[in-house]
Order: sequence, then structure tokens, then C-alpha cells
Amino acid sequence: MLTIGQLADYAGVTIKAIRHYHERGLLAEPDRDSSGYRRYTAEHAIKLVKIRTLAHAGVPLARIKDLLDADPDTLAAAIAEIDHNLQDRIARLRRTRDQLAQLRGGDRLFVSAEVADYLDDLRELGVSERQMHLERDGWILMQTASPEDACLWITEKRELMTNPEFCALYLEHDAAYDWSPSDPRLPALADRTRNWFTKHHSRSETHPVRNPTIARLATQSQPGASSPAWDRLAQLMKG
Amino acid sequence: MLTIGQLADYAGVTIKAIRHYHERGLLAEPDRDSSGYRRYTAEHAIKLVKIRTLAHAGVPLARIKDLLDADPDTLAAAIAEIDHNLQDRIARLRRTRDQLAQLRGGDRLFVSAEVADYLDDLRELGVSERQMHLERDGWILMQTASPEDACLWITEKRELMTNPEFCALYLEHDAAYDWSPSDPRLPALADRTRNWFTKHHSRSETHPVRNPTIARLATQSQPGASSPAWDRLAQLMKG
DNA sequence: CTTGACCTTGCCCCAAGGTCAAGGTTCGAC
DNA sequence: GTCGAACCTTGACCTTGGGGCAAGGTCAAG
Repeated sequence: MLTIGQLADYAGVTIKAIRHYHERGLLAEPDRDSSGYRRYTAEHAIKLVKIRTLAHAGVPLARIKDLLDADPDTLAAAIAEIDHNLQDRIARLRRTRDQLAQLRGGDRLFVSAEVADYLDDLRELGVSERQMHLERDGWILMQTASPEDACLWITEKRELMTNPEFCALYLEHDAAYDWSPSDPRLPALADRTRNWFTKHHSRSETHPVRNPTIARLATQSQPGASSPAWDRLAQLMKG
Repeated sequence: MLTIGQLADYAGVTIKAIRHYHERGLLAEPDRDSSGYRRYTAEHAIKLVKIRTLAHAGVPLARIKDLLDADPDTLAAAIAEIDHNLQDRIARLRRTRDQLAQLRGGDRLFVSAEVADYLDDLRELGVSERQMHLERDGWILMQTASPEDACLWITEKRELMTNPEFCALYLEHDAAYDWSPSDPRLPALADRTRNWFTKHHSRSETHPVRNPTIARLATQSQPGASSPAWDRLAQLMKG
């Protein structure tokens, strides 16, 4: 006959856990010895190991209670289901491991694969960090507010970026951020941008026009989302 | 700017969880709009995804809070450790899966591998279910009360079971359980048992003698652990 | 005969949210 | 322009699976 401590060591659980199982009605209270100590039998040990195994598998105690005196068929079905569940959790933990690794760098955790690829393209193109940040935040907001639209837009945007002229314009807009609003290059840039869009408008008629300053729309109330030069540029293009 | 529901959908967490993170100081409270609704930025979304990833990895919220504004080196070390932890948990879940499978049959979950092998040997020998049960419970109690002794004993016992004469005696004792206490075969069996032990005593002098009824010692106060015939047998062997 | 290791009950505490209540807001449809 | 559905707000209590501590009683060894 075992004391509660011996039983706990045997099953690899704490004394407190055993008492908890008693309270929950999972494990029958054993007889007490003359001084009131619980004295356990081998049957208790067996049941406790079953309880422990199921508990480690994440089965709620209330369900374990039911399972312990279920008929073999029900038990088999339940075990199969629990095992499925376990496999699932293992798979999820593996995915969490992958995500954890991505926490050390990159933006792939925060945006869709397409947007992440697009951001990589931008970086390779030599876009400024400030602009990268603006783009990333813009896409996060777009994806969150409207994932379907964001999906359409990113497809279109990536197509656009295969055009060297557009890339050049994009880089110039990026550079223009720091210019003075009275910089003489601004009107010319505005002109070229407008021309480019009118020239290519026919091809993408179905979609509303989006330009390199789209990020501004999404990140409007963000700090650093615009500059005097960009404001001037927007004015010039509108007028 | 995102509402709390949009942010929750984006990050794959519940609204309640987000508010919980605010309370715990993990995620800064965003500005409110004119009607008091929280309005989130992309920065919030990024931080929330980090929180979610760490939380899914099982990191306590208090620690996540520290990690979020730790320097990169500390963070890298922490992530390495968390990843280790995760691998560990995956391994443990796999072990739990194995144990879960064993829950469907056999006694391997409840006794050491050696004892389990021994029990398998007994079953193959044709030992009665009653006796199997007695043996299993006996070994569980022995292992629990004194694992080292149980380890020594099982080794010796398995050696003994390689002896055909001993096996025959064991089976006869098993059969004798149901005999009448006045059965004429009992004295002869007691004699043969005693002779066998005196004959083999010299070889295992260092260990105290153990006989096929050892299970009775461990399972004494168990129901069905003895019978009139066995009691008589014990008397005959003692005298 | 004391000391340390065990056992007893009872109570409160923890994380990480979930649930419900009792409202105020916003948006799209009619 | 108003109605209902779907959002949002705070607050207070509930849950799971125990952990910790208090305030004792018990037991075995030196």
C-alpha cells in the first residue's frame, strides 16, 4: 500500500495534482490508514497513470472523467480523436517555430507572401528605408482593412514594377521626399508622372488609377507619411 | 486606421486578448476616435503579431513584455532558448502520443520494460489471468515502494523463469489457487517446491529467497490475493 | 527526544483569457 | 430617416489545472 507521495513519484505528478483529481472525482479516494493518511493500491496507480497520460495529451479533466469509465469502443474513438488533436498541435508548434525564426528579421510575418516579395523587389531597387517603412505599413493597413482589394492591388503593383520607366519614376518620387517644395525639378517630375499614367491608362482601364504615393492614402495620419515636397507634388499633379 | 476587430482578425487573436495585452502593458493603448473606439496603426499590428507569435510559443506574457523592448542580442538569445523549449515540447508531445497508443492495451505504461517483458513471458507460459493480474499489481507496488529492489528482483525472477522446472512449479502453484485446501496434491507440491529451493539456494545465497507467491507479499491486502489452498500451501511450506 | 520528512485540511492565488451584462456607435438597406 | 445587424465600450465574474502557504498531526532515524 502506497502513500500519496510514493504514488505521486510513481506517476510523475505532484501530490497536489492527485488531491485535485480526487476533488474532481477522477480518482477514487482510497481508504485511510489509522492516522488518516491515504493508502493507495495498484489499481489507483494504474488509473492515475491513465489520467496523467490523458491530461498530458491536453484532455480536459472533465472529459478524462467520462473516458475513464467509457466502453472500449467509445474509448478507442476518443483516443483516435485525441491523437489527431495531438498531431495537430505538434504541427502547429512546428509552424510556430518557423514564425519564431522569422521574428529575427524581415517583414514576412506581417504581410502576405506577395507583398513581402514586392517589398524585397523594392529593397533591391534601392528604395530608401523611409519609403520601405511607408510601403510596409501601408500594405499592412490595406491588407487588414480589405484583404481582397490588397490582393488585387499588389498583383497590379508588381506588374507595374516590371516596367523600368515606372521604377525610375518611383525612385524619383522617393528621392523627391527630401527636396525643397520650391525645387525646380518638381513640376517636371509631376508632368512626367502624369504623362506616364495617361499613356498607360488605357491598358488598365477597369481598375482605378493608383500611383506611387498610394502609401500616403493608407498611412495618412502616420508621422512622416508626407513631406512639403510631396505635398507640392500632389498639388502639381492634381492641378 | 484599424478598429479592434479588424486588428484582431489580422493577427488571428480575439478582441479580448488584445484588450488583455493592453491591460498587461504589452501593447500600447492606441488613440481613440471621436466616439471612444480604439484606432490602431500598422505599428500596433506589427507588435501584436510579435506578441501573438511569442504567446503561441508558450512564452508568459510578462516575459513577452520584457522581450519586446530588449536589445537584439538579448532577443536573439531568448528566441534561441524559446525555440529549444518548443522543440522540447514537440518531443514531449510525441512521447505522449506513444503513451496514448499504449493506453489501448497492455501494461507497458504501468511497469518498467523489464517487468513488462516478464509479464509477456508469463502470459506466453499460459499463466492464468488472475495470476497475471496479481503479478502486475504486485510489481507496480514493488516498483513504487522501492524501484531499486524491484529492479534487482525482476532480473533474478526473469533468470529463474528460464528454468523449465521452476516454470512448471510456478504453473502448478497458479493452478493450485482453486484447489480445495484438503486436496491431496498440496503436500506433494509443497515438498517439491521446498526441495527445489533448497537445491538452488546455494547458487543465489546473497539474495533473500523469493518464491512464486511473492506477489502475495506485495498485494496482501488486495482482494483475491490468496485462497484457502494457497494459505494451506504456505502453512505446509513453512512447517 | 528531537529533527526532518511526510501527511492532513483549508484557503487564497496564478495565467490567459472567456462570458455576460448593459449600454453607445456605425453602417447598409429599405 | 430609421431600423437592425454588427461593432465598440467598460466592468465584473468564471474557468482550468493546479501552486503556495498556513497550521497543524505523524513517523522514522539518530
